Amino acid sequence: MSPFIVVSATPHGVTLQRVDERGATASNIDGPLTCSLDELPDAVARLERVERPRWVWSDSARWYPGLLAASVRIERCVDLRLAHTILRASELTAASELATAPASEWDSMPALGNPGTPGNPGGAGGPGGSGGSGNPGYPGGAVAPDGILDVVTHRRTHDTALFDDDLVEAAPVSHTAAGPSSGRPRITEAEEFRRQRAAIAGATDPSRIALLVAAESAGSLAAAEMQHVGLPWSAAEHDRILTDLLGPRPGSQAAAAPAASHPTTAPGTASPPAAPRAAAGTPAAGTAATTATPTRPARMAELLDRIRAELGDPTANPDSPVELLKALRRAGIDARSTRSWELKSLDHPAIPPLLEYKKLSRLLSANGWNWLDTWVRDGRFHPHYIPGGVVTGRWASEGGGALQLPKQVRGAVRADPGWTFVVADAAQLEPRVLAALAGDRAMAAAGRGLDLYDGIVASGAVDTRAHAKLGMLGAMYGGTSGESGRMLPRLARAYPAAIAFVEAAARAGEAGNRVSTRLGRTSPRPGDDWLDVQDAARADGATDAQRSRARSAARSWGRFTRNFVVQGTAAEWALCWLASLRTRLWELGAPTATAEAAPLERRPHLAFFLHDEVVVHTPREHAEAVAEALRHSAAEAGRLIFGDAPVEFPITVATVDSYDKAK
DNA sequence: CTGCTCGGCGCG
DNA sequence: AAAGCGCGCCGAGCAG
Repeated sequence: MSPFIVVSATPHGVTLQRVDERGATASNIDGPLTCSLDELPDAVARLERVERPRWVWSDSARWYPGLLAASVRIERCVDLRLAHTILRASELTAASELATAPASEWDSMPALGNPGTPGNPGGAGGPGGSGGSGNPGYPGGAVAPDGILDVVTHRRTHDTALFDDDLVEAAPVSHTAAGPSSGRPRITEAEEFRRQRAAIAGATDPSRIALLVAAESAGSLAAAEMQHVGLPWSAAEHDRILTDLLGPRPGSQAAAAPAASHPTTAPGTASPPAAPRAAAGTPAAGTAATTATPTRPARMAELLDRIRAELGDPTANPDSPVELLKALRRAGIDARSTRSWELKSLDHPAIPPLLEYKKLSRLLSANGWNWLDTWVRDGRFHPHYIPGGVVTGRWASEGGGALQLPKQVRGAVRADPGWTFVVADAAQLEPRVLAALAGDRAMAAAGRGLDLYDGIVASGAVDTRAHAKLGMLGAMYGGTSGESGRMLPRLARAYPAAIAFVEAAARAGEAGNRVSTRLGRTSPRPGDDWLDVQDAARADGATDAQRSRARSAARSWGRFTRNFVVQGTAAEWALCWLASLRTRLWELGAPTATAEAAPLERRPHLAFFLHDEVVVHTPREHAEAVAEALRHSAAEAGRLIFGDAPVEFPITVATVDSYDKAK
């Protein structure tokens, strides 16, 4: 078995210590190696080549980016921070020393803030505040003793920027007086690892939780690699899309003349060709010099004129929901809110241009030229993923809205010349996961084909695909009203096991109990507020209002736990898919006898991940092999999590040159 | 000026 | 064609 090597920072560099699978340094194991931070990439690369160890470290998000920057890729790791969170909360390891010990600094380690906002080498970060501000509670404490500060300042003078200074600040200091500042006990990496292994070994179902921890760790590597490599992004194409929909960029030479005087001025002059991104380096806010009236892109200004004309209100302001609502009311439009889907049902000539305006406004503010300037550099968008960032185990993201890329702009995601994208999507992942979780043979049978919802229709349970989808979503989310609620009884008759499964999860949540995913991620306990509300409703003399509030809160928590088991297990499937794929892609690009080993970005690699969908960027000649790898990985994920359960997890695969062509 | 909530909307 | 889950981000508007 390949060894585990614990990586830990010291005031003077890094210690690498081999340990066995129980986290112990047995007598037949060599003593620790030490090296400086600068030497770390070489040391890791060498050990990776000869031993292929599992690297045990506090946090991939802290250690791995520096290695990747030095072109060092590793195969496996244990992300102690992520594993700690899982093991501490899991019902499967509830009796372990790890879970029963008082909170340590591992419980207050924040997910790392954005390490180096993409496209801003000067530091300072992008919008939304760069995360790095103070990381209290990280092992070692926020306050570093003098010796450490020396190291830090020393490094800053000839900064190679491979590693964040936090690594050094986080060095264990427990043996050098000056204790941590958080007041929580500091547990070394080696000791934490030992406790985690013991927790897993003693778990109710060790193989499940072990798989979860392994998959979570593999995911942390994939996340760092994807951030490092980035998603190929054509600024020119993005600009084309924006100009096409909005008109020329305001403030650019092309748009300056007509837009400057007054926003209501008609665009007049024939629009010149799109302005190149001339001032790409200047901060986006630079255009804000004209603060009096916002300079809207031509197309939006036009729509604004029409909206005001139709409302008979020259001051109507669609940018402010409050003001807009008042303006609509004044014009005799009975709107309850300014939400688009509500406005859609209203019959008034001002509504169509208003809906169009809101659409464009959203595009401009969320993914317009400012976004392009901020997040895209050198033809790549570098999303910062946060593995485990969602309670259910899904990834979150920070900066640039990586997981919300609107379809409108996906055309800007373009493969390099000679390369292509292989985009894959798990088909109806969540209902399939539910079928497997519940062991619902009938639903499994309905999912035998490529489309589960069609299968449900074919079984005669409901009449249309739309109804099947609506009904299943309602069942998994806890919807009760409308079309989806009406479908539920039929689904319950056709698929009693599946529906009973989510109902049981809902009832557990309503009672304040926790639920767990297939691999053992356990939902959080309800908060004190929730418990107080329930207590109040049970007390003597509780009012109807109190009881009603408690019931409502209970149902709400039940919807959460109901969804938790499905969404969380789907996230586990996706994580296993990703992990398996990552390995297969690497092997795919492995050097032949004659070829030199290529770095990550020269091989087929993961470029984007979106809950149940992946984008692989690959040289064209490997596209077919990548598609195969995607399918094999999906099958493997199903086997890993559900064994021989007769549930299939088909994926759709498309080979395309731009992301908008998939699906 | 910063920091916060909220309405609204993008994604799965 | 809108109830029910999970997110992040934007601008407006308010409080400090």
